[in-house]
Amino acid sequence: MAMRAAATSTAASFVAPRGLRALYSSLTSGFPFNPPQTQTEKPPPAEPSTNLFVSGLSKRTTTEGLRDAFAKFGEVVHAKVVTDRVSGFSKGYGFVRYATLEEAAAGIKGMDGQFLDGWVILQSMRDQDLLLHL
DNA sequence: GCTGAGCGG
Repeated sequence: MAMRAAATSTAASFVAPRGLRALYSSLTSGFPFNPPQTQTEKPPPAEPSTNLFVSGLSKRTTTEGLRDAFAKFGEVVHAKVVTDRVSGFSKGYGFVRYATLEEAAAGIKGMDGQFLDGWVILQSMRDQDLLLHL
């Protein structure tokens, strides 16, 4: 009879029916549609980056040309004209990464709207908003 | 490698 006693004691734990559990949680947390997102702190929704998206490039502009043009405003850590992997031709945009945010901001201010290989190059609004006011 | 908005590796 010791075995019977053990069996009954382990089976003693009981779970409430799903319907009751759902009702309980809706009573304790307000409603099934949990609204309470009490997050009053949201200072950096999008973090500024030293990496700039550069569009409007001439399809003849190369990674070197891009780096040269942007190097006047700071230390260019990484520059790349995006090319199609199969054809190898420029897609007309690229990326420039500076060492610091200050240089990145200077790079935007210095290069936005400037000509490079006959094309007016433009920075993304995202990057400008994030960098030009810091 | 023309094309002309877009966010690669």
